[in-house]
Amino acid sequence: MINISQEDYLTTIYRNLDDAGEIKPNLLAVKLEISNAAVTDMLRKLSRDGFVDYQKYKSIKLTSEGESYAKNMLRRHRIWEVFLHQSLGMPWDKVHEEAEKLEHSSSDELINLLEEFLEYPEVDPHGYPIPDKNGKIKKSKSVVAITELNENDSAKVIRVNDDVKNLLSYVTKIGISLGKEIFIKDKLEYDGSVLMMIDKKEVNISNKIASNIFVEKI
Amino acid sequence: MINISQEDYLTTIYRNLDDAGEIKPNLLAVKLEISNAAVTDMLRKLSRDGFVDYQKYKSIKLTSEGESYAKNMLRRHRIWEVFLHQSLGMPWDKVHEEAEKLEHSSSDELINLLEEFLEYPEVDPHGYPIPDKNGKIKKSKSVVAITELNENDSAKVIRVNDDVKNLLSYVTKIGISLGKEIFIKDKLEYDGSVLMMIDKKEVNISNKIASNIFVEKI
DNA sequence: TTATAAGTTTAAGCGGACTTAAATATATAA
DNA sequence: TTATATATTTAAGTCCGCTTAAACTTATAA
Repeated sequence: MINISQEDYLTTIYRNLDDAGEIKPNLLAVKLEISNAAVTDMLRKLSRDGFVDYQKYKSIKLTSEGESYAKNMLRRHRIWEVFLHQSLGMPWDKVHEEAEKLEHSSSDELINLLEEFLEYPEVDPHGYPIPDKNGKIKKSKSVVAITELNENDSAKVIRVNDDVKNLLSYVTKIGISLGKEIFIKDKLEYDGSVLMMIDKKEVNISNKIASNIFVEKI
Repeated sequence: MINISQEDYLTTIYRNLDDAGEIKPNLLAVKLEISNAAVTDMLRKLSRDGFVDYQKYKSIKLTSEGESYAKNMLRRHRIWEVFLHQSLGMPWDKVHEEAEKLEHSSSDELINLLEEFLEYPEVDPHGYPIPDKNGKIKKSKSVVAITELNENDSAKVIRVNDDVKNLLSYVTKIGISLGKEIFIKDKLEYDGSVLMMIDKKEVNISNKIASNIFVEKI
């Protein structure tokens, strides 16, 4: 039987897979804020139990079982987030933390009832799609990070990464929320930062932040 | 900082205090389904941290800090139960188990929001009162166990112990739910069992079960 | 009152998830 | 290509909540 710690490993792996569907142990250790040695340890167990493909000194992949498990955790997480935000009125920059605890403490039956209660929401409060019971994730509109936009582009905010510490509260401060329209005034070559208009105000955001906000071109 | 295991000790202590407000280590071990040795171990830690009064070979008491903590856990537990039953339609004999996990995974802020969402319920789905933010428990009607009733008494079911394994599903099977009226036909001296009418059907329940169903005389 | 049963504590040990330090492998840059 | 930096693994050890077995204390019943 899998435990909370292992569930955290699986979701963290899934959330941070690269384009090839892999992740290096060191990145995992950084994200989980534990030592590399602890990661090595746990990877052996997760591998033994069939959740990850792991070979010494190689990048890690999830097995299909591992991927299903991770997607189900994501499902739990996002459904809780919708409930906390939509039903209880908890601000969108607080729900992630709370959902991270709840996701480990709820049966699939509970999550299914909750999903029904919420009338089958399609996205969480940060714009991320909610996997269905079978792990299927509805293909969403084609979104790009703000960093991909060009001067004079207009776009609508569709998604903001909720897995980066303090990003949401910062982003809220500068006036960004889901659905908001932005207009790119300038991209600064030397540091990749972006100058844009939000609500008729000029705002400059760093490349790092821009890369975590996803929009749909208008 | 207190952890899940310690929270379980505190709530289990609180739930099983005797009339003198005490509990013996052995009963704790039985309820938690662990060894007496483990209990001794943990009691030293809880005592060191100021949650229980503990002296070797003596019964245990909660300190006021321990009692507050336990009551807050009870509050969390019961509010979750109301949500699960009332909002999600989960049967009353399933909510306890689910709430036992959730109670460890929710901040006070979440619980307060949930309480507001549920419009300040006074009792959980089994009839137990919900402590308020300050740990205050509203004095409820004077209830007695069915074992206290006499022949020819009529009574209304107010509360059923949810902390006894399988009791609720059994009780449901024989037609008992909150608010239901019962009539005592006979009390059998030799085993303390009770013969009563529920919905015009005759039902005999053991003394053990009768002692866990609480009613208000009519 | 004393023998016996029941409850409690102590001691030794285990598995899990972590740590640091050292050894080893891989990646990167001169 | 080789030196060096970085990533990974191994080894040894810690802490926590548990276990069993044995020692000891308290309760109960003859």
